[in-house]
Amino acid sequence: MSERRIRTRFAPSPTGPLHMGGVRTALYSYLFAKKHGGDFLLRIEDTDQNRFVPGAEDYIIESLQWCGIAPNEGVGFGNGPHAPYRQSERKAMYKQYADQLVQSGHAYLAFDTTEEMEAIRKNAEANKLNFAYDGATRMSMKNSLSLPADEVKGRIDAGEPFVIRLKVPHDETITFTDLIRGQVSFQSNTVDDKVLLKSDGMPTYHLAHIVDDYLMQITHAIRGEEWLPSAPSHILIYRYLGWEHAMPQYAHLPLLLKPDGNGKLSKRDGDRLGFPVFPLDWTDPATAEKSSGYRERGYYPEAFVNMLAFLGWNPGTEQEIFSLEQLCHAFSFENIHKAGAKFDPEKAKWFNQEYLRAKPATEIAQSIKSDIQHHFDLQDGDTRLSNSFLISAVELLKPRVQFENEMHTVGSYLFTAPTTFDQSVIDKKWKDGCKEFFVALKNELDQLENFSAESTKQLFEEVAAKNNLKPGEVLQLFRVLLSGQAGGVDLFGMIALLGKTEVCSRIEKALVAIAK
RNA sequence: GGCCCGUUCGUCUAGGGGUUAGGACACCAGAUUUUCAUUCUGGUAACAGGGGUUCGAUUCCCCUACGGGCUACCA
Repeated sequence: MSERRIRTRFAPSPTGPLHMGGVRTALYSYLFAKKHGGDFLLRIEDTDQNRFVPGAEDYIIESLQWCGIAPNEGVGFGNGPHAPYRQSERKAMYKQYADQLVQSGHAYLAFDTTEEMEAIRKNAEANKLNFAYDGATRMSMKNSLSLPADEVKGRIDAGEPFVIRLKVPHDETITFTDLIRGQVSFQSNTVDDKVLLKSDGMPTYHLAHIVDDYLMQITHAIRGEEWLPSAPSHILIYRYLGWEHAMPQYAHLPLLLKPDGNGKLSKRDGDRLGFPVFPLDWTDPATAEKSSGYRERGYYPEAFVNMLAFLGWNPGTEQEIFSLEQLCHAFSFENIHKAGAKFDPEKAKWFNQEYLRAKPATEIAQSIKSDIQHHFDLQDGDTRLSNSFLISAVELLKPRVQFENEMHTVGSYLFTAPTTFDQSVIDKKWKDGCKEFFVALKNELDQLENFSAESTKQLFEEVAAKNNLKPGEVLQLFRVLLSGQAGGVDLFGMIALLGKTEVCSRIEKALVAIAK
């Protein structure tokens, strides 16, 4: 057992876009497998035909790809030795195990209809009670334990639908060791008789994931904390199937919580607070409702993954920026925090900013090129699309943004002359002599041979002195004339970037526009 | 209600029987940038409460409170 090759899996159900909490689960599974040179696989748990959403499976696959945590086996990633990896295609496999449990006396057939169950639950609720199909109630229900054998046979022969339920034992303590929480115990009398096989012949999650994990030789089952209450049922199923020796070790991850208030992070919170909850954009095929994703918001996948890794885990050092490769080495279950983590969108942005800072300007220039071209409607060959122009622009803008896609808005004045001018600055700073100063400055700039940030700055100071102005008195006005805005990138860096012709032209036009 | 899990600055967290309880985000202040941003420096800010155990508990145990999850023929 200790010699087993480490194998983890991510097993989402295709019921909609993958939540970032799901991505984190996938990430941890990936990291753990890679750390130990093992396998990471993707299994699609589509046993609920009613909740199937078209496109969700592709969305999951694309999300994992974008994050750089591609499984080496599974749906969309090439068939391994355990294909198929879609549970709906494995339907025939599950029944025999359910039957085996019935045969060995650890499961039974239940004929109670959905309507009957609803009525019972409703009735219990009306009396402020909670109905559970368990050891205390099963003999008063319609099943192969409570009904005479011939009636059971009759119902089966008549083709009456039934489910198969796990027969949970009386007065046993079910204990297992969770990789994150240590030893966890449950009293079997509080565990209900879970449905293993539905009346349509499909297994429930409880049976299906166990059969598949066993068959696929999964060694570590990593999932959200919401599964902890059903873990005792799962332990029992392994035991009764005779697979306890090969049972994977379970790790129940703390949940991702809302940034404000309480509760699980949900799609609504993203809408309400203005941050993505999903890795990629998603349009609900039924309602056409759109949800935004980290990718489209402008996050680097590396930053997204790094941020996600730190939601509930830490390396035990003070380093926070980790490549995926580094995460693989550093990851361990011991460093997973037990409590749920409130998601902080501000910190998420900070991670992206760190990656932006670290990325070479040449690469960013390449990646924003088409964005710039379309946004400003530039022709091919426009100097503003040249590498040198773009790289300089990126260097000027880099400290001012958290995302590449903010550059064209934050730095719009680098690409197009302003048409409006910050009036408050003009009102505050403009005085007699300013017009003469800017006209003179323009003329001098026009004559300048070596047009650089240094030379223009020097010239600016000289002309100001000649006009009996302190540089500080006209600097911000100068900025407004050139960019329209009160603040912005390094002024003389911007001047050098724009070039003599453009700068002179902007001064002229601005003086006309502000009618001074 | 029942069951299970949890609880260190506003947030993510480190730590661990004796510490000035550390870092990051956010926030505030100062410096630098004759602007803003960046950068740098500094600062505010936390062991839920009560009982034990102990020479000593934030750290171990118990109780309470609070938070979260589950309580479907959904996963």
